[in-house]
Amino acid sequence: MTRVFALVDCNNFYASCERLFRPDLKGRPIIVLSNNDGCVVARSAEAKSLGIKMGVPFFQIQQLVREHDVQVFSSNYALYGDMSARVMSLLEQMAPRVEVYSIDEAFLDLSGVSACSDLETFGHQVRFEVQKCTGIHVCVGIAPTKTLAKLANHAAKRYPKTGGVVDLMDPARQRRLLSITPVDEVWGVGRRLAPRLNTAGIRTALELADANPKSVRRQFNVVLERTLRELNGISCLELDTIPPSKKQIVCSRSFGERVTDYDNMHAAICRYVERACEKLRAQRSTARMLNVFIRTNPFNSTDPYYSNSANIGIPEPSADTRDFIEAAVRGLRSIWKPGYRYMKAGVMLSDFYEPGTFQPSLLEVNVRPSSSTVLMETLDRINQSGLGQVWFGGQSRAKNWTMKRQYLSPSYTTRWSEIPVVRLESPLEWRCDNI
DNA sequence: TCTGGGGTCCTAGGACCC
DNA sequence: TCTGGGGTCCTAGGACCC
Repeated sequence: MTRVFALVDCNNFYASCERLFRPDLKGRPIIVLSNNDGCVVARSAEAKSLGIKMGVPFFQIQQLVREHDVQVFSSNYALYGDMSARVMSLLEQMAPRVEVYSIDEAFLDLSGVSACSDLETFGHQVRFEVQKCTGIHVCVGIAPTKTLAKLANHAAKRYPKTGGVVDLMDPARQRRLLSITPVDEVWGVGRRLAPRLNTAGIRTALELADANPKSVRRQFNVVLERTLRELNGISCLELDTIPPSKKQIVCSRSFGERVTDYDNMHAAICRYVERACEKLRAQRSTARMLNVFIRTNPFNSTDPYYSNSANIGIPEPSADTRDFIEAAVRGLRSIWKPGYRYMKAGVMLSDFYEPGTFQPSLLEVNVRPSSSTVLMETLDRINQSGLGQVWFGGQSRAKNWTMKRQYLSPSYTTRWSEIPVVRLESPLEWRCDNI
């Protein structure tokens, strides 16, 4: 049976989410910044055409922003996450199998679905439905492999006359598109591989597709060999409909202001441990290893650089925040050096076990009281209820380490107090305002 | 002055085992 | 003087993705 994959990708997702509730920003350039308002992570079409590049530090484009009255937003993940869930649930209604690949894109498996026999029409239906129900514009790429579906989606975005849908099931059409696609635009070819491929005389996606798979594996790696086969229409990457549980969980942040005293660092680390343990419990895992790291600014050549990390084992797999706070503090004390201006810190949990699968040694007594599970469940329930927050003492030692989010928009869809209000000014005229 | 956060997969090499 | 062959597990580092 021929495989059919569709890649549905939201256009300028974060910028579009911000504009959804601000119709007054229609046609104006919008950018969204990373945590701490550090880099540009999303741009509206208008901002792209001003030449604002993805990932550029915000401070480097201040003048451009002023000159063109670019609208700036801090990342509002509550908003983007909620809009994403709405888009994904629509896709799940339209296709039998869906892999949510990232916050703004999903692969659909359309193999053998008769309602999808006219694939291009189906693509347009998806676009129409998502736009009607959420206001978000998507593009659809359809092909016999995921890698080709990615390329089809790029083409749908790049060439307006496609109407936002490209059906790349036809091999001749595949080769035409591959021949005009630089190899570095292929999914799986990053900034390290691209120059090496160019040196080897492979400049276009078609040249990669036509290369010898064996020698590509020998000269590069097995991952690139798979990419090559995918470009030839041989599906090597399956659809993952159930997100696999994480094998490690990281929580780390850069600080809004440099951290120089121990109490602030201690508070930040405790907060990160709490977040990481919440994620751990959400996927019903337990962990046995914690890594804590601290680092100064590597870009700054005048301040002395220091970076260190510590691994601390937990005797028995646990999901109890208290165990990890204790371990993290022990680790932090062992690597903390006063006199530095710290920029970033974080914790990582690893070595996961499903509850009940860990084999303790013969002489070890199970010391974990069942009250631990109950306590953690209660904690999570309170914190998710929206009625208030409970946290551990460690993070209230100091408060001077939070993120910078100067341009944050309201949580329009997830907070009652920030819900947008529509005011009718006259029967035929309406305006959408935030409070 | 100001440069994000969170993941995955693969490979090579060392330690160790019989 | 002469010093094998085959395996596993772990870690660090490199590559990629959004």
